[in-house]
Amino acid sequence: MSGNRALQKEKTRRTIIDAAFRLLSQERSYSSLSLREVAREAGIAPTSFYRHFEDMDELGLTLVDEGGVALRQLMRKARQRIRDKGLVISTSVETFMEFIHNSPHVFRLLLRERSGTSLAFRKAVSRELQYFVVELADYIQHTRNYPAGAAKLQADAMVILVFNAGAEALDSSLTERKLLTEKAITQLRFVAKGANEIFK
Amino acid sequence: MSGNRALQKEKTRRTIIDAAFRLLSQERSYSSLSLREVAREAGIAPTSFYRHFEDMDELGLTLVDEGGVALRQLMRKARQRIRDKGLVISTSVETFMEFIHNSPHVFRLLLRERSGTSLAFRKAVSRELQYFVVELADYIQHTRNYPAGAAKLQADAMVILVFNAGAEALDSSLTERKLLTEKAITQLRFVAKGANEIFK
DNA sequence: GCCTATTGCGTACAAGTGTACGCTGAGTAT
DNA sequence: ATACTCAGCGTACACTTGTACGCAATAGGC
Repeated sequence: MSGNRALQKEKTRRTIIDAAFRLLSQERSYSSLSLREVAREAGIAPTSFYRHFEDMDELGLTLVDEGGVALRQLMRKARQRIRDKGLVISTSVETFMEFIHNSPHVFRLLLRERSGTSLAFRKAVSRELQYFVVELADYIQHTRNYPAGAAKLQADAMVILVFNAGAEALDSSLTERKLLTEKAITQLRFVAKGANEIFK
Repeated sequence: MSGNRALQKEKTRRTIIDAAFRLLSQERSYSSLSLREVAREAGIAPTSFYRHFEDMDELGLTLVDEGGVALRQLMRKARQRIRDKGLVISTSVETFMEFIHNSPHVFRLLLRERSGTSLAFRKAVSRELQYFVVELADYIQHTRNYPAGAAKLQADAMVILVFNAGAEALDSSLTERKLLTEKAITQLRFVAKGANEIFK
């Protein structure tokens, strides 16, 4: 069969990635994971790990990338919903909150590595966030006719506020999350309105 | 002499705390520090550590507390400056950026532990940030006659934005920091203006 | 059908970890 | 002067860690 070998390899690779994600939680950060621990959880020998990743760092970057993919999918979903029923701000925030609820470990990884010890990780996360900022800035610039700089500033503030609300929502119950969503929406309205006043 | 003994103990305690701060950096987070490492840096035997702290956790919380004290001093300084020359927003942001420049390790500790693995740490940092939010909300509420809720929301957004700008400033040069300061100031103005429009 | 490449395993080792335990010497109270 | 307290040390132990190395089995190319 064509690449039965490669196919099995890919499968094991996934097993490792999934194991790592499974180990991430409120009380376990990526940097606190050991290679042996991941191998154990994945059900392979420690030394087999090296057949798939050079390093724990390489695995980590892969996880961040996967997180990025999930985020971009989210973005697409949000655009879709906005097209369907308008309400840019509240739809965006709600979609984001949904994502955090569904994949808390992915979000937590991004959140932590954004201020982590590895420059490569920080850059990777920052790059993912920039996708949001740029896309949002574009949207603002074209629908509202803003100067590019002001649109970027506004988009940047919005992404930070939403991301932060997400961080708080991680630890909280459903009703608290609802409140945090409202809070973020209002704060984004402040920003939108204020930018509008100043750059009109 | 009265408490020569206790005095020496306090001195060693400080040595440990300082050693821990010294070990924190871009590439070393608190959770990656080992007890033995801190002891080594402090120039004491590993087991002597226990004469002063139960745990690395206990030391960590002490560091966070010290960070909090530094932050509150900063807040006082900012109030002072505002009394002297007005310009609430820009003065606040600039004072904050100064702090980050002068004690990057303190700020980095707070930044990281805010999303860290220990609930106690997260709560400790969050509590420190709340001081800012409450104080700022109070100020807004009384000088602008806002409803309490709106003032809190606004203050919250502002603190997040400034804190975030600080995080970005950690990695960057002096000229970049200047730009980030400008950015944060503009973003705070968005929030202030927007809140004003909406809650007028 | 044979040869080679490659995935996965087990063993092994040096290094680092947290912490229990008992000793010493000096400060302190009596 | 004597007895007590306690900060600091050294030793010791049981673990965990990353990774080097060689072997077994199996897939794929010839």
